[in-house]
Amino acid sequence: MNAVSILEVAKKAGVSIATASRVISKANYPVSASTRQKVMEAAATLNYAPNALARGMKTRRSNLIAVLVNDNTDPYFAEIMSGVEEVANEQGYLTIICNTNREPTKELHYLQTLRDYRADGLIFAGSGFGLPTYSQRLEEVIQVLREQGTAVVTLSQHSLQVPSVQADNFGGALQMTKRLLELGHRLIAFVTGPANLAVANVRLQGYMMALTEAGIMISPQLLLTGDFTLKGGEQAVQGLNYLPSPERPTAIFAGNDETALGVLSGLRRLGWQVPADVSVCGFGDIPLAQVMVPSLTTVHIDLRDLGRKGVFKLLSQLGHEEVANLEVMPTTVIERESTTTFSIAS
Amino acid sequence: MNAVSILEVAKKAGVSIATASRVISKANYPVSASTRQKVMEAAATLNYAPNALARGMKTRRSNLIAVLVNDNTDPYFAEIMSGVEEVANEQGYLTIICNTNREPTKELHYLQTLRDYRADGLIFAGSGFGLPTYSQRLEEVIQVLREQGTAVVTLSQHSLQVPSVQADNFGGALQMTKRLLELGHRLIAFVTGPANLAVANVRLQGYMMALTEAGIMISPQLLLTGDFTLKGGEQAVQGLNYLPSPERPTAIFAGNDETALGVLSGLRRLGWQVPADVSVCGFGDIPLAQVMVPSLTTVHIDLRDLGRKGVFKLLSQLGHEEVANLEVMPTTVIERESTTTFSIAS
DNA sequence: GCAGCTTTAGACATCGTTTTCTAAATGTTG
DNA sequence: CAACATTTAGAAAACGATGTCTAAAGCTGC
Repeated sequence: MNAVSILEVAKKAGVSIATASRVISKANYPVSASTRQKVMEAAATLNYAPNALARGMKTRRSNLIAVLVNDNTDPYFAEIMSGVEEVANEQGYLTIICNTNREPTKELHYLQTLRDYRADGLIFAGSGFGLPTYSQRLEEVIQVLREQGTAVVTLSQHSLQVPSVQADNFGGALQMTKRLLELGHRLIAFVTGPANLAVANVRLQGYMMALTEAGIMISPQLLLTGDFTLKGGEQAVQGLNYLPSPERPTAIFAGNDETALGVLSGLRRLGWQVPADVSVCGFGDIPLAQVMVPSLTTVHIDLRDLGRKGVFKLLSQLGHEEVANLEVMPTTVIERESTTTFSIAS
Repeated sequence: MNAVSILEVAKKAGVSIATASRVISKANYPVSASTRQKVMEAAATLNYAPNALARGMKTRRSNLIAVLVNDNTDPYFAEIMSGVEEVANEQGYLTIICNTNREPTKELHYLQTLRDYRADGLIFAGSGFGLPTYSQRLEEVIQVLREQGTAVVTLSQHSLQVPSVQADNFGGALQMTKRLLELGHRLIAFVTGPANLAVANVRLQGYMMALTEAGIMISPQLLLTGDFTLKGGEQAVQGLNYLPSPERPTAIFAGNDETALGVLSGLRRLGWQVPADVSVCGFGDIPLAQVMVPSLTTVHIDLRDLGRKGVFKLLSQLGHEEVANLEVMPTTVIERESTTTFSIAS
């Protein structure tokens, strides 16, 4: 039942535990080729597995990193996680998944546990909850963690003052909206996300900026409330039927892809054809976007790469390198079947 | 930079580290109310966080559990993972995610690392790769892990001889096929999964059993090869156009939901109407299934619950309880818009 | 008032590593 | 060949907890 320890390896090899440790841990310390060989063989025949807990205790490095997401089931986060896991694995780290479910208490509890485990790094994939009373508490805990030597990175707009790598949400929304304008659309609706979600608002900002730059008034009745879910998208468009025809949007820009899918399904129930009657686009470019019928025009974010970059930023911090406070990842507009030109004639 | 240890807490409280440990670890050992109070206060003012690595080393329990999946991005696994994370968190465990990407070497490497960390439990969410040379190697490693005290559970058909909780894939496929027969279909195609994937084959068995029970010959040209991906589903149906009309299937049963989505999109490109020209159904009931247009008839598996049950089974093993070798979770046919009756008249 | 319990606290060994410090063996130089 | 570097190996002290074993009090009861 009990695993073999380095002591037994040392005995079998006829050396001290010090030298055994030196060859096992690949320490930068000279060991003659012959003794090294003996230790390796002993370890192999005993099927030795070094105790990572003991090692971590001594080296003050757990080689554990955690990724905090709202919900690992959300393709957005799933994609990021897979990038995180990929490079964590390459670099010899284990990835711990923490679903916060948007519950401050669950998040705080996880942070406490991660502190107990002396996690080397934390990645906040989702944005904060925005509750001021809570975010102060969060701020404190993070402060303590960082003093303890834990590296922290956010992958989205966040109240935390820590290094961050973020997709260019503003720029993406700006570009997409400009493109819709180019296509001739003037009545462009936007489906928002949860009011307290920073990303959602930044995208909204980009949309509004494009309109103002083009000298177009932002019509409140074209600001549809969504919540970044499928259901939310479906419901958001239900009201459009009640608008008099000339006021109806000719394009709908959904704050994220899930919402866009909901919008598509909602419109179909309304009997509106996409893109014939109305163009639809999203934000995120989840894998499904390109296989939908019609396939979805959207803003592409390389989420896996975002996850990867996040881990690299963590590792840089752990290596005591100087690290840029904010790194922006470009986003690109991908045009598919769900959008088309609009001209008054049509 | 260095975290405070229990020694400093003990000093501050004016007690020995033994008593400090006893109140911190909530050990079952009498400590007077007044000293307990002193220790709690000292811990609070010092903002003490017990070192889980040190604790784990002593107690021989890491409170880490790992879930091994092919790809956390796959909604099937994502759902299971979320169930795992949920109860792991409730029960005071941290969840480590391991994407194997169907690479034996990556899986083996993870198992080695998990052994190093003295993980308390492992959950195999996906099925094995079926390579005999590899599965023997796997068998050995698992054997060692279990002897070491690590609990192991599989959530699918697997070559490993360990406790398992599984969805009733056979029964689900059987029921679904029977239902299609009830609806009047006689030419029912089945889109397979990867040949070496056990679940895929079990579902195929269920389909074939239903047909043989009904006295219907299984036509090889209605066995379409897929690979459990969207693209695979799209491609699988391309050949159907070349079949003479009377031999064309009136229903297509896809081995999983992703494939079904691919099938839907493939059929649309072919110009076939669903369900008017052909009924389509899947297996799994991923969240998307009900918002598709048409919404997808499928076999529902409560994957989150599968994950939850998996963890409970792990914990039972860790508590040295007797554990059933195989626990089967029922599946249910959910009828939505993508299937309808068929009669020769139509 | 004393033998014998029960309750509570402390000293110390221990878990399995890494790492510093010391020392032996070997190699180099004049 | 003496004197001194350079390699290589070992002894022992951490790291931060838990848990056993021992002992000091505080209570019984006779």
